[in-house]
Amino acid sequence: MTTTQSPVAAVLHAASWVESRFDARLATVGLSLPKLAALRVLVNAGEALPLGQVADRLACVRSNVTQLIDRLESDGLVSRESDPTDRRACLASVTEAGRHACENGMRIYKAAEDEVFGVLSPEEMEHLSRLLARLHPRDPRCG
Amino acid sequence: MTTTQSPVAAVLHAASWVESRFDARLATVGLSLPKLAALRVLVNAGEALPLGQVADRLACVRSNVTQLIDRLESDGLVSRESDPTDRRACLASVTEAGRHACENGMRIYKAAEDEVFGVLSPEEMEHLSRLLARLHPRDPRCG
DNA sequence: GAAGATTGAAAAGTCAATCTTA
DNA sequence: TAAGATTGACTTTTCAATCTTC
Repeated sequence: MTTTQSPVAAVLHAASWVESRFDARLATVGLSLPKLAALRVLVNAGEALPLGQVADRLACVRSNVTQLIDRLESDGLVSRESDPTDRRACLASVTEAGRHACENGMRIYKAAEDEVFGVLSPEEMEHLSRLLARLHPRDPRCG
Repeated sequence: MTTTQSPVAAVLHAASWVESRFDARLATVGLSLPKLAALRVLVNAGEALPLGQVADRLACVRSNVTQLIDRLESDGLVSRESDPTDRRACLASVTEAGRHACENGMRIYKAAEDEVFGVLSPEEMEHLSRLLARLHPRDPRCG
């Protein structure tokens, strides 16, 4: 007995399922995976970052970050500050509400991880991650 | 030695890589994965289909198909016909250009599959598909 | 009323062009 | 001229509301 679906469909369907489960849970506190990822970058940095830095760490394009930070700013989770050392740049800074949202978000994230990946043993999860990692070139940000 | 990335990131990054590779190749003939998927549905059906049918077979929402067919129609690959049996409905019909685009697209698709999944043996690919399938409920369309 | 399709608004991403500053 | 950020246009997706027809 073999798998009917193509490996492409397997990867794409799994990802869209994972994304939808995480986003559905995060939506209950007004977050999404991209918003949480951006908040994590800023909280982990421990200081306000220029948007270009955020784009690099999220591995996405600058214009995307501009709009993501726009949305986080209207949510009151991030604020833009002017960079005293470079008048072209602006710094994204997490607000107190943003820090709380990030903590809540991470709790929900871990619960979702248990829900979605709980069906696999740690060994299977490890194996899965290794197989997936071989599909694409190594991300220079992680190692 | 263990994997540094979370399984969530592993799945999401792999999918976004796969998607970008396929889309980059398909873009050379003016296609994308969603466009090719819609063309395949219509070609495989062997007849014009109401948009709701297309939405069901693509496992997406109706409004999405409306716009996807809009884009395919401006590309000249699909045309809307009126349904003689139901004046609410409209039928999506592949044009001759659409049929050719679908053939070209499928050749490119298979080449991309070789490129992206060629790094895995058939057994590894099978194993990967099985692990991924266990993450989400079985799709009723496929079985 | 329920079913087909569409429309409008939104999130998320890309690219190309622009504007300001370095 | 380069670099930082933004803007505008586009694709893909969703949801809620609407309109026509069954």
